[in-house]
Amino acid sequence: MANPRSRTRPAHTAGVTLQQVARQAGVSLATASRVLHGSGARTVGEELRRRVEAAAEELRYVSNAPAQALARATSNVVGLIVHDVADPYFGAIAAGAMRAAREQRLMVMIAATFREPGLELEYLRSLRAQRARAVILAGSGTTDTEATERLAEEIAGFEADGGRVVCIGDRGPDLDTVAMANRSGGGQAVRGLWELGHRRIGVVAGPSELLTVRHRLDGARRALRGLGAPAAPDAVETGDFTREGGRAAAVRLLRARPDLTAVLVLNDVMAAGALAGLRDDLGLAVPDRVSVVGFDDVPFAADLRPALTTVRLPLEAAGEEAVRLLLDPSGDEPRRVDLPAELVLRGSTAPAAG
Amino acid sequence: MANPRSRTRPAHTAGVTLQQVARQAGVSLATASRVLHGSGARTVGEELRRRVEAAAEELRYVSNAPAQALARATSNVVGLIVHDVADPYFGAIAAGAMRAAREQRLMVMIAATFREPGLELEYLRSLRAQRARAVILAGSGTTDTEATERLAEEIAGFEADGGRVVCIGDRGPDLDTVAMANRSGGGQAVRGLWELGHRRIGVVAGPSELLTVRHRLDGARRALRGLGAPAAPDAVETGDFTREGGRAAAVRLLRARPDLTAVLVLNDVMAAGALAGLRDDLGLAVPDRVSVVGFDDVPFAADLRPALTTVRLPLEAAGEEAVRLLLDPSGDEPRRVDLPAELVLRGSTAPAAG
DNA sequence: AAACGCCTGGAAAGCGCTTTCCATCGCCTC
DNA sequence: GAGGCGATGGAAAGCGCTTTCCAGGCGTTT
Repeated sequence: MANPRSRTRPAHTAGVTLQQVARQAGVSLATASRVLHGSGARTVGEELRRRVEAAAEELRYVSNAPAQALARATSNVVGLIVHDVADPYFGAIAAGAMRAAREQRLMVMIAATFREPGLELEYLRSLRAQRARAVILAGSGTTDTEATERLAEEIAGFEADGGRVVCIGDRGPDLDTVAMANRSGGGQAVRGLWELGHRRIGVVAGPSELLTVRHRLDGARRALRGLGAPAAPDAVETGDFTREGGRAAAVRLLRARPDLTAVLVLNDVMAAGALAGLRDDLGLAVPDRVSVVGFDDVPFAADLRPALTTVRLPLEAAGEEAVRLLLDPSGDEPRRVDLPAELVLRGSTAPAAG
Repeated sequence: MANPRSRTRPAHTAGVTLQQVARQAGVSLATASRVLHGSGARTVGEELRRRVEAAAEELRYVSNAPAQALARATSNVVGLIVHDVADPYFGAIAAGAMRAAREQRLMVMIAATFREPGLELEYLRSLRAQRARAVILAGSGTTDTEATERLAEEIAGFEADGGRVVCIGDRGPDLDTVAMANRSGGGQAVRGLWELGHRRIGVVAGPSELLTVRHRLDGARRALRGLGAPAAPDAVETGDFTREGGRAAAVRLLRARPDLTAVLVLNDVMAAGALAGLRDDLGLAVPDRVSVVGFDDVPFAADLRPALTTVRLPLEAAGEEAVRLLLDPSGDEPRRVDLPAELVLRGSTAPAAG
């Protein structure tokens, strides 16, 4: 029964249709539709309802989502665009988003740009073609104004088509956004180090065109200035948003500025690399010789040795909030959710020597 | 121009259709379709082709994928079902799959079961409703025969509808599968420890109903027997496939069997927990007092301290191969790709004392 | 008892696209 | 110069579903 004759059978041979279910139940197509996918706006008599359900069960009917999407002009698919699924930062956001999606019975279509800027645009367009009901832009915005503009255009098009867009992290004032406290986090990290007695604090940053990096750095600098840090030239090194990028940048930083007693790394993955670089390449003890603070508090941060002091961001919550925002039938006002950052002290920081 | 009047505008107001493009270009719908989405089977004259393209550009036409899916009875969507996107194991697989998907211009719809067994079935069904062209089952199979059977039924249905299914890890002999060398890996880990002089080797395993766990454990046991390990009762503790699960199980194991000099943890995430448990809860030095070997070689394994000796699995490659298999127009023969495991020695293992 | 409204069920018009037929047309072959 | 053929464009029939109308059948209301 229901024997799959051949694995290569042409696709169009397949699939039980609602029409068949209706026929088998002896009712009209309309009635079958109302029973099986009805929005509750119309009731169907007990007897017919039973018959339709029995027929569907017997024929092993599976509804055809594309057809429904076409007829209804709306789908239950949401898109999620990230830089890299393997990065724990995005993994956590995705996990939150998917948990919320499940509650709302949404399917999520995920796209990874692998940090290629052009791909974000391309995927947004594909998602638009898929008639996704909404999309979440989880990656950071950039300072590249041309790219930003083209993206804004595509977003406008998407919304004109009836879709919704929410950004995780600021991208523009008229977009729904879930913002994490990057500035505040940068500030907290600096103040935490300051309280431990550190006065010469360096920063390992990610690519400077990323808004996220900008904001974190900005928060750190502002705090430094506010505290009246010695007016030395900024000690900032930039690297890729990867472990190796962090390692190389940290090594460069401490070679150039051996006087530093602490470094703030603007991303945990980079911080893992920094820890390795300081230890293995430079032979500098953490935290005795130099304290290290990371950013994000990804799951493995606590397992590094020394355990990483870091700025915790509610990543999963951000993913969940984003989905919530998508469904929320907003008026014309763009929505905004602000999520806090919190410094978590662990073993990679210690009072400044002396 | 293309002014999004209101963010809440009903969806059906929206969208430029092919029909409109055709009209604007002064050609028939058929011609427009052939120009814009043609499979190359038919050629369209230079002049008309130009006009259609210009019209599409001018009207900012975006094709409607659900409508195409309906008309063509096939889509460019593939499903990917994982246990947990935030787990680096699945993160790596997903990254590989998405990279391959991008090359093939496929969109991937991802579903996370959060390790709830029933959800796998449910999502497979949803993916079937979406008329996904194929799905990748990335999570481990289980020994629960009833669940397995119901899944097999759903898979058969999916294939009868013209879809393809690829499993990562064995699920059944008649399914396309990408298999990683779990047994061999378990064996290699044990032999590695043996060569270091360890004779009393314990195992921290994940949930025993998971096939992956079974295979890894099986490989380890077989190696142990082959090497003529002392016929003591097996020292195996089981825990959740999480950091905390690994921590608790490792603590239990070493409390019950303080004579062990080495433990193989069947998953890196659990191994991170085990390292913490041995150090913080039991005060046992790794690797001096007890050596630890993990499994998977997820990215952070090398950053743990001591760096984790582990069995490396080509996770990304598995994801890529899975997608490749999906597209490969197989005959009726189920395909199979075998991927090797390799023991990577790092700091968490040392020669047995004495 | 006539008129009204409500509740159910069905017919049928799409939703946006692909693809199969036809119809042309210019060109080549014998 | 008639018959054929390949290349090109269009008409129209769906793909599987939702939803708007309509048509009856009842129970109420005056």
